[in-house]
Amino acid sequence: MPASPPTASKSPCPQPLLGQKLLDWYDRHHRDLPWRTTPAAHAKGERADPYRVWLSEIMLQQTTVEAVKAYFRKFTERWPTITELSAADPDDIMKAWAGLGYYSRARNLKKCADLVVAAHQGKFPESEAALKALPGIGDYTAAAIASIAFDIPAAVVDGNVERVISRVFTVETPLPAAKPEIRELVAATMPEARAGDFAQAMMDLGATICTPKRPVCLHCPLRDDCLALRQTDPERYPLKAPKKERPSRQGAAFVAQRSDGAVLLRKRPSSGLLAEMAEVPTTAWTAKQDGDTSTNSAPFAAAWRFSGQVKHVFTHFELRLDVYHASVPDMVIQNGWWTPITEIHEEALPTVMKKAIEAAIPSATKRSIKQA
DNA sequence: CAGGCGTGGAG
DNA sequence: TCTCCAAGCCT
Repeated sequence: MPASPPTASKSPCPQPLLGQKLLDWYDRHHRDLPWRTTPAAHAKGERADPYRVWLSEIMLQQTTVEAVKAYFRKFTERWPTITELSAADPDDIMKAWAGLGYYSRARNLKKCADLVVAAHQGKFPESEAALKALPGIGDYTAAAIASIAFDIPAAVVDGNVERVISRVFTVETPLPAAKPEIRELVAATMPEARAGDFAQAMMDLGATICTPKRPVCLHCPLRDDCLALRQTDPERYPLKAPKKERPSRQGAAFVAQRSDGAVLLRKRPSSGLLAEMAEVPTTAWTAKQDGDTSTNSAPFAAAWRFSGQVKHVFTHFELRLDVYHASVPDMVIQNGWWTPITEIHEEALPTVMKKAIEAAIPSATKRSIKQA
């Protein structure tokens, strides 16, 4: 009699059994999230609203579930359908997105909504390829919408899936080079039915059990199949290419305040960092270049007084801003506008700018103080 | 295809 | 304080 099946060899043909185990786990342990419909509802033939799936997936790109929840509620209450979103003022969309980061997502959101309304009669196209052709929708998001909204079998690969798969199959190739290999393994693991539930099950498993640090392998539905666990060190996976160090930049920000308290703002250029967002005047710092930290580059001469220093970390560099404040007379400003201090929180201000204003005018950006 | 592109929370 | 990172996309 031949010996039992080969042990820890890396199977070139993963068992679809894994997929079923994962679905069984998902039926009992899925997270309830505002943009989701339940497995039970799917079993009755109900699907999630593609608009809500799309909106949530865009917001969730490189962003935590907790951070997204409030924004998702705000957007769906204000713009319940893609038609209404398409009809919105782009500046209102930027204001509503302010604080969530990666602002090209918000600009593409509007472009995508316009395209779906104009070219697709307000309905999202029901294929991966057609979805991927839309602005802001890449490999991951196209597969996610296709599977979750339309139940199309698509290999959904995000950071969670990369982690789960690389552990279960001990993928030794470092990311991002391992992506194609991981995609193949996902495709081979996918069950034939319940594409959307499977995708969300993989992501839930990665988010709650197969976490980056201290995974809870004892509760994992795949613990008997996981090669990394068998090797005793799941945290070793996924292997990643070494990261580069983050450079440091500096500049100055100028908070000008009129006698009635209004603050001078202007709009950033339409491309590059924080494109089309609002800002207080600053020196010309960029991701690659420092700006002046003195008052030499102030927007106009005034009694600028140093308010303090603000530190902010972007993905690819960190910024230290010297913040100056001045009380100034009424004046007309080109390329800018005055915003009452009580309405400052409604502007499309990125977090770094809120920090700068806060340094110059304590409590200015705190919504709760405004009626005082 | 490597680099540009935000933010806030966890450890 | 510092490091890592969370459901990536675009050029």
